[in-house]
Amino acid sequence: MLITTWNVNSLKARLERVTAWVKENQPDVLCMQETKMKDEVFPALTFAELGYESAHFGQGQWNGVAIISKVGLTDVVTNFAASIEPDHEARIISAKCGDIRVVSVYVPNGRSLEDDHYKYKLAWMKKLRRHAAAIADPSEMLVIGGDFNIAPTNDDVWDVTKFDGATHVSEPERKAFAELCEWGLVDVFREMNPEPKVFSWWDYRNGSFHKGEGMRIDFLLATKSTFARVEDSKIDRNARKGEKPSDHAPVSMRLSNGRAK
DNA sequence: ATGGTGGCTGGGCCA
Repeated sequence: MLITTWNVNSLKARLERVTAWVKENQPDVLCMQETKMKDEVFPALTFAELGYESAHFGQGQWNGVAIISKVGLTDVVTNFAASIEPDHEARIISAKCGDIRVVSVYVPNGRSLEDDHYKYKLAWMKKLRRHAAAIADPSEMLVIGGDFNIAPTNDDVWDVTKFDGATHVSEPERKAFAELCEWGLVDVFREMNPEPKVFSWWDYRNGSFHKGEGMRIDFLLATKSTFARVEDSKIDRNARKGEKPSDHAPVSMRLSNGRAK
């Protein structure tokens, strides 16, 4: 079973690249972020023709998250769980795909340490932990895939000195990320791949991709019972090459077939 | 170079 998360940076602009990648890689579940479209124009039929059910939570020109699945898609929750104050933006959607609960998240960017958006980001991370607790127990099968806009360690940034006083690497953000993980989640790619300076995002500007100037800010966070089934985890940097790429690469994990339950 | 690129749009914001 292959599960992937990918910030597509506009599904309208990226539809050809996304469908080509899906055909080639055949993920069982794909979490998408930044679809940047309303629900009415989400290309559910295009994915259905490829064998996928889909669920989308969009708002229009910004944000927007989706899950597509070949292994079933039920129990869809748009926004945070009902017990949590809802977000005013379309940044989180959850569903049950096969025997795994899947969450697709687009964590707020934060903009700058002084910006209200940064406070919003930190509060959002706390709500995400509550959301996880609301929909699953840490002993259950759960994966949160998405663009977290946080680089957990300096190994996840090409040059941390370039980020002095910037978002994505600040201590409060890293603490919020660590606290989410402490609920009972592991950063699957990092657990499987200890080497530093492997990235999932590169700025479009300055030839950053060519120069290897990126960050690892997209994650699949899995509960221990889910991680126990992980065979490998990869970032497909080839998807960042060529015509009209997203600025993010897909992050995947392959699971062994589930135990009888 | 206080810039750059790309996607929303239809001027300027957001990332």
